[in-house]
Amino acid sequence: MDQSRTYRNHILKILPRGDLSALSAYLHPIRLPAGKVLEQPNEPIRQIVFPDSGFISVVASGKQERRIETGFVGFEGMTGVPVVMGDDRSPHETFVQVAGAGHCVETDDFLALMKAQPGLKEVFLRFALAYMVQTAHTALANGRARIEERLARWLLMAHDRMERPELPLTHELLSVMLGVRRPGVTDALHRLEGYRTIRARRGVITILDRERLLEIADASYGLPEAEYRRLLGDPVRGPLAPGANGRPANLRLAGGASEARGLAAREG
Amino acid sequence: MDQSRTYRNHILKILPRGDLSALSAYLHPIRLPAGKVLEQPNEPIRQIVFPDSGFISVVASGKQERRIETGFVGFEGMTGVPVVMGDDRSPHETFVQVAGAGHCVETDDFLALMKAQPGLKEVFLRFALAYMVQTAHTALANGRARIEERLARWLLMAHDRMERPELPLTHELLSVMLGVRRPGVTDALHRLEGYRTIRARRGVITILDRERLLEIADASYGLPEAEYRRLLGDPVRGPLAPGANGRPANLRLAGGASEARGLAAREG
DNA sequence: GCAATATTGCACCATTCCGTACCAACTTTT
DNA sequence: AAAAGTTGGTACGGAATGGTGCAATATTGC
Repeated sequence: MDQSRTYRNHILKILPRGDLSALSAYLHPIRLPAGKVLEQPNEPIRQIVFPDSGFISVVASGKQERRIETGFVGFEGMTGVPVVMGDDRSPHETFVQVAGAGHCVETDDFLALMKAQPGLKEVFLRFALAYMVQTAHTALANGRARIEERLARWLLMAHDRMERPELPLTHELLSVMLGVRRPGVTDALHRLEGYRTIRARRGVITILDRERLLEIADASYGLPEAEYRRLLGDPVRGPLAPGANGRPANLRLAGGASEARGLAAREG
Repeated sequence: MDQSRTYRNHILKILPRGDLSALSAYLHPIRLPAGKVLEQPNEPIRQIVFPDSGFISVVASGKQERRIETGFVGFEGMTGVPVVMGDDRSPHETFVQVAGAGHCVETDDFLALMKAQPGLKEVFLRFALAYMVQTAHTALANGRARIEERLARWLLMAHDRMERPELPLTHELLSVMLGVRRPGVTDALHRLEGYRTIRARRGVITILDRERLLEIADASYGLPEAEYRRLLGDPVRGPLAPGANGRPANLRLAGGASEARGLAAREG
């Protein structure tokens, strides 16, 4: 009921009232400009971030130029999973991919809170598990799907986390996330554009036909999303910032994914 | 001191004395014949397994024939990570890849124990984190490394978990784990054999030159292993079964990996 | 408006990998 | 000893991807 303490981040939303009020005393708003680095490899994680908008990539690197995305976090998730699990750092880099905003809490406060309110840790661990499933599915897609399919998956995941169908992305960026050649992305985007599923303009990709994208992404998309819902519920966006109408703006993770539905249904 | 309560599984080894004695009352020995399924996709996890020998694969599947390995567990680890994190099932399949033995505990007992002895959960969560890093690195290798490199990585991971350099593996099996064609594995194995790094005979691959394999696997191998050591210490094997001499049989995860050492050293 | 920069389009060739098929060699069963 | 099953070797064309370089176009900063 206290409007100032409702958050758009879905993890914060589903926290039990008491746990949330304990946490929210330590939460402060944070801007998430594109490119902002939230966690450096092998350096202490200073803060835990709960995005409200935009999204964040986690990237693993072998040698210098062998980077690839292994995690994808938006308003449905949080950063700092290693802290939840008892570590203070990660070998991966975490940075803002598409600008947004959110709330964050200092690591020390976060640890103290988890100790005082065990319900918090329970929810965070459930997210960590959903996140693991996502990473495992990325391993599957990287190993078995062609660029076009992986690209469709990535665009769907981005779409899930954006209010609007316009995604501010360059081919170069996508090529790093997918771990492929930049011209490979250009070609694949042209093909997707040929199918009328997207519209690509300099620096902006617009989703035109999500259903068709789901078909193209095939089994690469959906399973982690269904697992997330099973573990943490449907991530329904709250009202947009003042100025937008009051309807929820994004129900996609919740219901738009027919493929994901199918996977979820399988569980019986 | 109590010989009957020392285990070869490294997680059990590093448990604080009190936690281990609480747990060991509920641990029973389990045989792990090749092919035994320990966890079915989306079905309740009945037991948590701590292998002493052999190793276990976790496999994610998209559609039917789109399977790929996303997790690899031997004497250094445990199965049932989702249970540690508050779930009762997983979308992945878990089965014995190379036969061995270990100890297991019923899921209900396991949950009760974690509640009663919080120190247990701490250690298990640290393992879960190391396991996540492994999966993320698999995503990296799948996306960016060629078959030969990925195969070298896989053989090293298997070697780490075996007492002997002979690995009972078929090309077919490897092709499923790596998510590639079977003849692709055959070719890559021939090349590795040409470099004198392995010797392949029907159903058995023998590691001849681990150092050279490390060079071939390059940055695909080592980072998760270094993270494991940071989180859980050096997994030194205990004495072999009666009949072997008393020396530790396998120090590889601990020290043989020069590449891994390098990665570990980087952390300062 | 102009220059500098970022982004995209494209082309070339080499390599890797896939899908498939078929047979040989070995092992197990009968 | 023969049959059946498993495992491995090899070959073929075609598709996908990588590495690279460069030009064309849009955007940004001045």
